[in-house]
Amino acid sequence: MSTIHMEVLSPIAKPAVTSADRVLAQIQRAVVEGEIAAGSKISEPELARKFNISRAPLREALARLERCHLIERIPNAGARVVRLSYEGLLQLYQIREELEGLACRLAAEHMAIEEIEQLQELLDQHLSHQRVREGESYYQEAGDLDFHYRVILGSKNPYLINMLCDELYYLVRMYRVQMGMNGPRVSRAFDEHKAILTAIGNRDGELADLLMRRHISASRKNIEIKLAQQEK
Amino acid sequence: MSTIHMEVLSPIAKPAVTSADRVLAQIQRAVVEGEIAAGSKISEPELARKFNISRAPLREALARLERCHLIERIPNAGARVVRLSYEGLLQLYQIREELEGLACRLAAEHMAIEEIEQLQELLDQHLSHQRVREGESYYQEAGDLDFHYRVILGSKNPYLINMLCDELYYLVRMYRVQMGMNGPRVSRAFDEHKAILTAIGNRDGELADLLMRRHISASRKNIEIKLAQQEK
DNA sequence: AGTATAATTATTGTCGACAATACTGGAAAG
DNA sequence: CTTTCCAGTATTGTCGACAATAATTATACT
Repeated sequence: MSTIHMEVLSPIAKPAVTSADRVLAQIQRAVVEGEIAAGSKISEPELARKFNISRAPLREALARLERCHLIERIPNAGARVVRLSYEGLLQLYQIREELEGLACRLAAEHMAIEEIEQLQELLDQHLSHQRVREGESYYQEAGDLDFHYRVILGSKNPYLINMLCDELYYLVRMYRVQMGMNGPRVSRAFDEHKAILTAIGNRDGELADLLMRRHISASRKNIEIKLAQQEK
Repeated sequence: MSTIHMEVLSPIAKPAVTSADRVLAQIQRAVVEGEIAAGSKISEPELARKFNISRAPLREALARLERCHLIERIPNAGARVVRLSYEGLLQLYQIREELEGLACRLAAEHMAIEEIEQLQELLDQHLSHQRVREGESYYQEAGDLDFHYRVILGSKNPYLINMLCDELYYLVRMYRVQMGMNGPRVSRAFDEHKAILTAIGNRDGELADLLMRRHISASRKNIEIKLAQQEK
């Protein structure tokens, strides 16, 4: 339950040894959840006071926030939380489609049998959760992320893992939380996840790749519809 | 001549307004060219003295070097220049294949006619250079990068542009320079570039995508061969 | 009154010093 | 002689203050 929660919020366990790490995690959460509004300016002195640290570790944290596209910095002018748009979300999903397709193919090649079995257990577990708590979107959301994270980690490609988990997924979560991107697809997602996992289990990288692309593509097309609605 | 040089070293013009920017560019070059050896430790006080700046902007620069995978930092322990390996290069090219394929498809959709014409001129120009200075690998190298950069920029997807140009390509260049990845393919590359550009000009995104993937895949297979040779 | 310019204020970028942590060498114990 | 522990050294993380740049307000001029 809360294990799922924590795991999803930080897929790769980083012990947060430095104070910049701690503050980073807090600001990251605040930005993703919309506590610090999208598009709002970030004041270094203000945040430094708020978290009881100096500006040095804060700036370190801001640098990493920029890295995962949560804020934008302009030299000598300051940092702003990114603005969300259907266009931006679409551009994000275009990349996800390619990279997660690749990740899935590599996962089919490189995942250990134990990892696959654990992922299978996780899906069963999520399914029961979903049955019991029908309509509660948080578990579905967390479950979806958890599945994707594990597949990505299964690729064993460190660049790919870094790009997806550390650079893109915080923004994906920000979009989901703030634009309510948990549409009618959630029920279908489980079946698609199962199919993908089966392909991985069969070591059929090509099929796993295709299914993952289709899985993400379906979400992307939802976004395109909303974008079209907005433009007219 | 030197215009090509500069353009390739920094595809997106960033005016380097702050001292961290200047130092970043210098260290980036030094690492890519191997002036600071791969795998060597980075001493903050030493580099700070060397460039006549304080440690604050230096650390800012180091953070960005980590972002483009040129150095690795361990909390409380320090930073090291990355080590190069055929395995790492392969993982890099797996990602390039997907992302640049996508970029190429998007470029076919979004590039302005003027941009396509300019790119055509660039290819012609490079071809004549190649004929005159046969065997001089620098122009070929620069020309190749220049082509890829322009296609990526043509995608008009800011996340994609950032990931490829700012996060991956410095490392790609580092591999090319230090492992001499300018094999017998250089002569073929021009023809492949021309074919890709033709597809873009015809607004045939699907074909452009395929050709770009094949273009990069060919390089990747060269690496796989070297990796296999090394392992036996 | 509106606009352009100048002074003021606030914010960011940079610096030097201190605290906390990790590395190094040597002494003591097995 | 090897291993473990400890002290000393060096490096990284953090802090508060200063300098440089940008934003804001006030002022003067058309």
